[in-house]
Amino acid sequence: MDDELLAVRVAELAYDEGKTQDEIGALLGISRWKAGRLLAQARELGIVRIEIVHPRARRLRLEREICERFGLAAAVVVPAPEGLELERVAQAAADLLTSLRPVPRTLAVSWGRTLAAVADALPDGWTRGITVVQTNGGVTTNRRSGTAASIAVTMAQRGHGQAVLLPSPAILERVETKQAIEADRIVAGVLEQAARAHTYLFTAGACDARSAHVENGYLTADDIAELARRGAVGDVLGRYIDADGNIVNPELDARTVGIGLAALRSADRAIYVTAGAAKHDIARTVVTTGLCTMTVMDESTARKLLEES
Amino acid sequence: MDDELLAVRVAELAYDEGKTQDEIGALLGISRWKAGRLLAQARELGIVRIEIVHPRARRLRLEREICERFGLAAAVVVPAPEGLELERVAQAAADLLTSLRPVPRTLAVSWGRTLAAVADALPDGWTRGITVVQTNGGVTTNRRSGTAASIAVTMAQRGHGQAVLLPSPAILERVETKQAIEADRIVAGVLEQAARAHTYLFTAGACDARSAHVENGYLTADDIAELARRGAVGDVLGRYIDADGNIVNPELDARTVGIGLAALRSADRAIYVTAGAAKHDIARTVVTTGLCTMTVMDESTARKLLEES
DNA sequence: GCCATTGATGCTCATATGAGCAGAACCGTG
DNA sequence: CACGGTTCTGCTCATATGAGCATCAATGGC
Repeated sequence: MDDELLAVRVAELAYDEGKTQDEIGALLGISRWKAGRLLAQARELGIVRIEIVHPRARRLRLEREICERFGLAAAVVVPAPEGLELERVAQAAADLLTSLRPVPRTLAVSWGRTLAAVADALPDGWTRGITVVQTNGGVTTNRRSGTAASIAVTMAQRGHGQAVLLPSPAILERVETKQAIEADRIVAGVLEQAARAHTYLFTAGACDARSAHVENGYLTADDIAELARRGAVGDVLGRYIDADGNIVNPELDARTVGIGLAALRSADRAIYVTAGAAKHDIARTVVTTGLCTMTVMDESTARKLLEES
Repeated sequence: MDDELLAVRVAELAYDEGKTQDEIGALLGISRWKAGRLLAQARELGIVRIEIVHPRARRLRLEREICERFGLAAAVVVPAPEGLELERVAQAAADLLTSLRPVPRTLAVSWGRTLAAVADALPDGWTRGITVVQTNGGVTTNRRSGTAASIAVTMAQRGHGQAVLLPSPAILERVETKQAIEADRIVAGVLEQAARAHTYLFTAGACDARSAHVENGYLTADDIAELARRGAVGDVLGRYIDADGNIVNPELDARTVGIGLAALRSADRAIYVTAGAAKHDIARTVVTTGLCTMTVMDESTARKLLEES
């Protein structure tokens, strides 16, 4: 009987039958040390496959690699069956938020389907006395997942705290209007509070016509196509950037209400949440250009990011 | 954080990261005993799934259950992906033959696709000085897998021994011819040798028109249908039996050349090999009516046999 | 409010395990 | 056949682990 076959038998007796290496040795007529060595070999050769099967399972190895490669403080990578990426990632993000130490007192959030799911996954009482402040102009009617305001409000309610909303459109038609709005005492106050936040939680949008910007009429499909042509890979806090993290269209950017990307880059804690293959490109930009210090993503995104050297 | 989630984290650290329970305790802020207990819980709850992935893997638990339920000396149950049952079972049977103790000096074999596969899976030098003797009338032209003779010959060659073939058709048209053939000195000698064998290796055929009996013209599809109508579930050594193991058609049986089923029932070692769902019924009969002392089967057959009380 | 019951927790201790090491067996080479 | 190198084997010993037990906290009945 060759060694590999023996290793299979040892693995079966050890894992399926719960025998000790002593017993296995006696049973198979080998020394207990040989049994132990064969078992180690079986594990190395992949004969023994150990899997953690649970909706909240994580991929610690990938997390470590992502952290190292992109110099992040923390990464959460969750395995997800096709189609359930958003749900699993949102759950993981909620878990991460709940376990953040030190506990955030002010949390600045953007909006999007993903964050809506995160808000939904947060349990009541996930923290106490949180202040949730919006980072950028609100989308008032996102049919798919409620308004941007509801994200902040839900997070605040469940965290037994208050929401500070940014009463402004996401993008204005004229620069002057945008400047006027930002000069408004209320708006300026919110923006200042957002800029001072200790913890940011945000997602990014891909540069395609399914974006919430298009859906809400701030941009047209043509605008998006033009942005893409100029090299945009997606938007962060409503600001379209190219693969290197630079603003693609400064004129458009000047009409966009909300804190700038610099606030993210200098933040103590900026948590980037992403799910789904559509966002692989923008995800790469976010992690490589220092926009976040932590990330929560699905396994396929993580693998994609680690793929190239 | 609830206990189940904690158990998932513990399991990940233990199995994916190879941490000790001590380290896990420190990492998660729990005592090392709690970590150990959560790990045990994770295993019980099925959060940790351990699988032996190998073409020669076996199902020891099922083997034990089959042995106990049907009072067998040994059982080998192998997991098999759809369609590969025959291959996996044949390999396992070959492994079993090779490891039999005491080493068989005379091995009596029947024929069939399954046994052809077993012969094929035997490595050269699987034993030394074996005598392989046929138990029942030979099928001379089995298109699918070579002749019955080749099974015995292959086994004998690879076991560095000799084959003793039964030079006779499986079923004769007239009882008188059958009696005459069995009276022949050579044939009688072979049958006597077969009846004295210490170890038997056989398969059973289902009672359907794809049987080798039909393929070789010994029986017609109508004959099979009639046998089925009379309660036959399949054949063992060419003899058709009902669910209780009784000969269905004594007249046909009297025209069938080969040792009787009594030889199997009184054998020291009778190894029954079966693969595939088509043979579930006849398999049940073989194991419940004492025709074998050992068996090699695929997982689905084993589960089927254990299913009903 | 009191006590019994149940379940969780942290401990002791015997046992199982893996790392490291020394000697044996095996290999091809000269 | 002798030799050096390599792999294998069985061992010692430190460490990791699980069973069993005492204690503690929570729960619920009275």
